[in-house]
Parts: sequence; structure tokens; C-alpha cells
Amino acid sequence: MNNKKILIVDDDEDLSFIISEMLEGCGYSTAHASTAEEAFTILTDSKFDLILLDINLPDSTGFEICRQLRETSSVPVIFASARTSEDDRITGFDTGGDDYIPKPYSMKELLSRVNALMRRTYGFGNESGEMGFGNVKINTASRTVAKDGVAVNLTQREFDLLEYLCRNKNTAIPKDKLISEVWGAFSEVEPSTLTVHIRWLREKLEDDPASPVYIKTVWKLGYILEDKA
Amino acid sequence: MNNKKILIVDDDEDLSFIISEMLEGCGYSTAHASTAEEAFTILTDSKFDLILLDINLPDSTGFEICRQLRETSSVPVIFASARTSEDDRITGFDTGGDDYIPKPYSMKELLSRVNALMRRTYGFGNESGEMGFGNVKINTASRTVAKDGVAVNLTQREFDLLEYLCRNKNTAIPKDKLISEVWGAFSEVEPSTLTVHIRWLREKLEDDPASPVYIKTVWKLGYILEDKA
DNA sequence: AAAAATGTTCACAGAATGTTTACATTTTCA
DNA sequence: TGAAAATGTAAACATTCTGTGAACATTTTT
Repeated sequence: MNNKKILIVDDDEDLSFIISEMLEGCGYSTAHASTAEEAFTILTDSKFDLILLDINLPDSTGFEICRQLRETSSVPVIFASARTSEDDRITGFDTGGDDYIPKPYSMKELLSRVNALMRRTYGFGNESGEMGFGNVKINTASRTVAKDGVAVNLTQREFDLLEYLCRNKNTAIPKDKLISEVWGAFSEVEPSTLTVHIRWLREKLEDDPASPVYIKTVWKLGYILEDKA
Repeated sequence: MNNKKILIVDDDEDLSFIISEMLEGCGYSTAHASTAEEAFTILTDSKFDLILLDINLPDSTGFEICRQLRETSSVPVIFASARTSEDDRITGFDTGGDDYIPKPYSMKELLSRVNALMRRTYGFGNESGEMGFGNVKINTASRTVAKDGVAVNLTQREFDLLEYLCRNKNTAIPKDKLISEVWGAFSEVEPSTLTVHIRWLREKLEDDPASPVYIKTVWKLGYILEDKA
């Protein structure tokens, strides 16, 4: 798998441990938060590919976390709860959740749902994980990039940024959206940071970094990865 | 734009009717198949944006339909069934399904799940779309404009102005209205500013900016974007 | 036909925004 | 542990955008 990162938010430490063991065994990497506050802290400095949210938390609810998350991020969310009422399920979906799994659930079922949502969100048959534009090829499985067949060394951030741009090829993306998607939903990096990373990408991928052909600036908005083909 | 098509595959005619009534009431359009064979026929001649699959069918199973579907398509699938065993749910997800909803379910819950999956698949409130007039194409997603297939560079204001004119194609818009819509309700820019921006648009989009064919002046009122087609 | 009213064109200066560079700090890895 | 790489930041610099009024043109009114 692609080494996707999953955040587990649940105050049941034992259950969380079992879940994270299981998911890591299946090739995911995980982090864990026991409270909403802890979740926000973790989400401030890293980015996740899927979030598993318990609804009952000591200091808040999963719904509330999801609601705040959705203000800046479209990261996939699965709610989990012992509350099984239909109203809860509906609230879950309407808050912006993607799935709702009633407790208790088996690890097998959780895994199936996680896989299904990952598949839906990050692409089908993308086992090969090939993307690209112009003379640039991106392999998401190996996280490598090649320009004209020659390997280009990108840092982690550079790769994430490029991958996001490429997934949204030919769409102008606002700076703040780009930051929340690449740095994490609640990250607070300066806008200039994004500019600098864009600069590095251009340096590594454009023939003339000062007048880019692919990674273009959209004034007063953000950036766009243009690929005519 | 938002008129997504949903195929309902279920041999319970009454239930299917209620579902389709409800979904259509919510702005979706629907089609219905009672058997797997019928489903394949319908899927042969038209494309759907989401498929609701009952698992028990007289001549086959929903799983089987999904399996065949997935050989060529990544259309979102929701399974529905009175079979509630965990194995069934897991089979559903592993066959390539995106969600599994146990029968009986309420219309409210079904709608929530349909909406959630549509949102995940087709984007979050993306009002991205194509507009245009004459030989000019406007792409609101990439915020790009092309004349005769050739990209034209517009500034932010120019784009906003053009977009507003185009959304109100063939309608004469008073100057002050145009200013408050494009510059903001309480803006206090001089009327001449609008004139100048109109001029720039004409320069970039009209063959002869001095005698415009599309962006016309309406004396003593404002401007109009005319598009005969 | 002349005067009045309204719209167009143009060049420019300041505002707003993006880029580049150098540097301090953190992380990674030999 | 120490060197190299990666990361985030701020400040100087460059570019692009924007609004304006004055001169000019056109339409309407008298």
C-alpha cells in the first residue's frame, strides 16, 4: 500500500492500540489521540490521509471535530460509535463524514471500510500509482519523480505538494487550501513558506524556473498545475 | 451541473418507487432495474453517477453486478440488503462497494449516505464549470479563458467581471450594479474604473475592441454581454 | 448645428502581490 | 555524534495589478 497515514481519535486506549496494530500490519501508518484537544494538536503539525473519529470524547464530540475539520479540509472521515441511533448516523454524514461504523465492530469490517474509502478517495487501480504531466512522471507508490526519464530528488513536502497539485491538475487552487491540504488541516505555516516550496519545485522540474510552463501562479489566488495534453 | 443520475437496482418495485420519488425530490434523476439482466441492459446505454444495489436479485446478486462493473468502471456503489451479517458487509466492500446500508433503512439515512458519497466522489461544492460565448470559453475551475482555443490571460478583476457578465448573458446590467457585484457592495470606486476594465476585456477578447461584438455598451445604463447563439 | 451629457482611451503612479535570497532551526542519517 | 539535508521564515526585491483623471470621441438634446 501507499503508506497512508491514519489518525485514530478514541479515548479507549486499549481499543485504539488494537486498531493501530491491525492497520499498521496492513501497511498504514497511524497516530492516536485520546481527546479532542490532543487531536487538534496533532492535526496542527501533521497531515493525515484518513481520520477515524470516535463520537464520544471526554472533552468534545467527534461531530465537532469533523465540523471544524471541514472548514479547511476534505480529508476522509469515518465515524465510530457505540451510539447506534439513526439520528447519530445521519448527523455523522451531514457533518461531512464519509462513513459511520457502529461499535462494536470487527477489525475485519473496519479494515474493509478503511480500504473502501481509501480506494474511493485516492484512486482505483492506482496500484501502479502513476501520474504525471508534460515530461514529468510521478510514482506515488515509490514516491519518486522523473523528468525526461531522469530521476529527480524531491523532499517529502515537495512531493506532497506536487502530488496534490497533480491530483488536481488544471484546477486553480487557493493558497490557503493548498496549505491546509499539504501541511495539515490546522497547520499555521506562513504563506511565504508555500511560495518557497513552489519555488523549489519549479527549480527541480521546470526548464526555466523563472517562467514556469507547468506550475503557474494564479494572481491573487494561488497556483495551478497546467497540463495541456 | 447538479443533476446526478442514480440507478436503483432492486426487485422490490414498491420500495424502488418510494426511493426514486425521494431522490428525485432532492434533485437527482433516477432509473430503475428489477433484475440483474435489466441492470446490465440499462448500464449498456447510459452512464450513471451512482448505483444503489440490492444484494438479493432474482437472477443474480448485487455483488456479482458490482464485480463486473468494477472491471471497467469506478462509479460509486452503495449496497442495500436485508442480509445483515458482517460477512455480507465485508464482501460488499471488498467487491468494490463504497457503502453498505442494512434494510430496513429510512429515506433520511439513505439520502445522507447518497449525499456523502456524491460529495466524496464529485467534490466538495465544486461549482466548477464551463461557460462561454461566441468563440470564448471560460473555465471557472482553473479560472482560465480561451479565445478560439488560445489561452487569454485575464487579471483577477477582469476575470470576475467577465464571469459576472457571462452568468448574466444577454441581460443589460447597470453600471452601479456591476460595480457593487464585482468590486463589492460598499466599494466606492469611480465609474470610470469600470469603463477601463471593460476596455481591457474588449481588448483581450474582441476582434475589434473599438466596435465590440460581445461586450456592448448600453447607453445611459451599463453593459451587456451579447451572445446570439 | 451647437451644446450638453455620456462613454472611451491613455499613461501613470502607487498599491498589492509574488519571488528570491539568505539564514536559523530542526530533522535525518551515516 | 556531527555533517548534511530539509524546513520554515523574514526582508529585500521585482512584478503585476488597479484606480484615476484628463483629453478625446460619440450620442443625445435643444
